Amino acid sequence: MQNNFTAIEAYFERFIPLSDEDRKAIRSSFKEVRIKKRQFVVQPNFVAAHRNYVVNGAFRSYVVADEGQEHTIAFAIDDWWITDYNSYIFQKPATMFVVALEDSIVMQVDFEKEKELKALHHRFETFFRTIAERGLAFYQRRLISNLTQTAEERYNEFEFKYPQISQRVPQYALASFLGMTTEYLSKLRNQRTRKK
Amino acid sequence: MQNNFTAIEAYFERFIPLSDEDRKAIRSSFKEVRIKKRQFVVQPNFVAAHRNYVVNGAFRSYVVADEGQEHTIAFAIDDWWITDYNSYIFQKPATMFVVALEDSIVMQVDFEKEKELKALHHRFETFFRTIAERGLAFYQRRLISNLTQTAEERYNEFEFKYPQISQRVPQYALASFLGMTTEYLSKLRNQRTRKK
DNA sequence: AAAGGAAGTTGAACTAGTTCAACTTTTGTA
DNA sequence: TACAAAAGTTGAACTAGTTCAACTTCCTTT
Repeated sequence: MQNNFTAIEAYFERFIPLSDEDRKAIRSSFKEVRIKKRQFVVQPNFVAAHRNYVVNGAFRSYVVADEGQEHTIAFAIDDWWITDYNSYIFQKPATMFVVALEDSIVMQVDFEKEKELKALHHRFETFFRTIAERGLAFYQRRLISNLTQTAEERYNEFEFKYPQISQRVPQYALASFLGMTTEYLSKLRNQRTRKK
Repeated sequence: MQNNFTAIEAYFERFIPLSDEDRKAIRSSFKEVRIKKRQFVVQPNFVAAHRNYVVNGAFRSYVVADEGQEHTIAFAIDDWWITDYNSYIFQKPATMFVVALEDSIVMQVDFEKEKELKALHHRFETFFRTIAERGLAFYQRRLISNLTQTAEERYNEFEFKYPQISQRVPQYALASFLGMTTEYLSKLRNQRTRKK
């Protein structure tokens, strides 16, 4: 309702000013959807239909490797975006699952509506350019920490940077996000609490 | 000269149409620069001044970890872009080196000129949005292969996808791009040639 | 054309992180 | 409120990939 559009409009306003007309365009492009825990918003082999802004709740995206292990690619909690970008941007079948970890409220825009927004006004193009650039920088940093750090360092960094997320997501999801097994993360955690 | 602007204009035209006026804007925003082998275009602690389009030649970007090991983040050969995006986009000090692996010709745009281009015309904003989105999708795929594959699988995939690059870059750079030691890559290579 | 350094190779010893298996705790649902 | 399933823990055996060291080959520079 009103409230949830306020949240996404505030998000847009971090990067671009919004006229009344712009707000109207946003309200007609995005729709509010309630997603139950364990419900999927993206599934492999289907084109990712939406870009999802999480008003509140929590999601994770993951891929399933040949031998069946899950690898978490991203988390998204309040005020973050999530989708399978490779699928959404190119409108090709997804390779990821995106699932709700809690009952959540998201604002969804689909590819066509987004395209219309971008075409409608230079400012909207600027907005999507900005979030894409920030996403790119984010993934580049993430790759660096995967290449340069040990499992323990990655865990410590994550705890330090995202304490809210660390509390809120299941441990198996966090382990696979950090590129280690659940068993190993469990050992790291318990080593550490003992040291204190 | 003429030729090198033709290359970058052709690149723009993959994504947006260009008017004569647009071409003029590109010509006044980008400058052609010759970079000698081993010369740096980005260095840690300095803000990455440019986004570089490689007309011909080869570059790599890398970070140096605490213990001094180098980790290659990206390669760029003919018709690719390279910079430290986190530094360039946010105009913050770089953490990466970007160095020429061969004598190269690049077209450089700086942050302010790029900003003017984006402001000048909706189409330019669309262009930069498009390449940022593609970069994002690219890094997301790269992260997936780092999380899900073994060293050997990453090597095989790289050889298959980028045979030109594999031939052209030194082995220590490739090894660190793929997240393994030079020694291990050497062993993988020689195991394989023996099998044939 | 020679020399010195950088890049690549090989093998042996090692280790960070995995796998497997058995167990305990927590969570969801009837 | 109870019980089955999912999540997390712990230890022991293992392995993919690293480290170290000694050697060879290939480039640069003079």
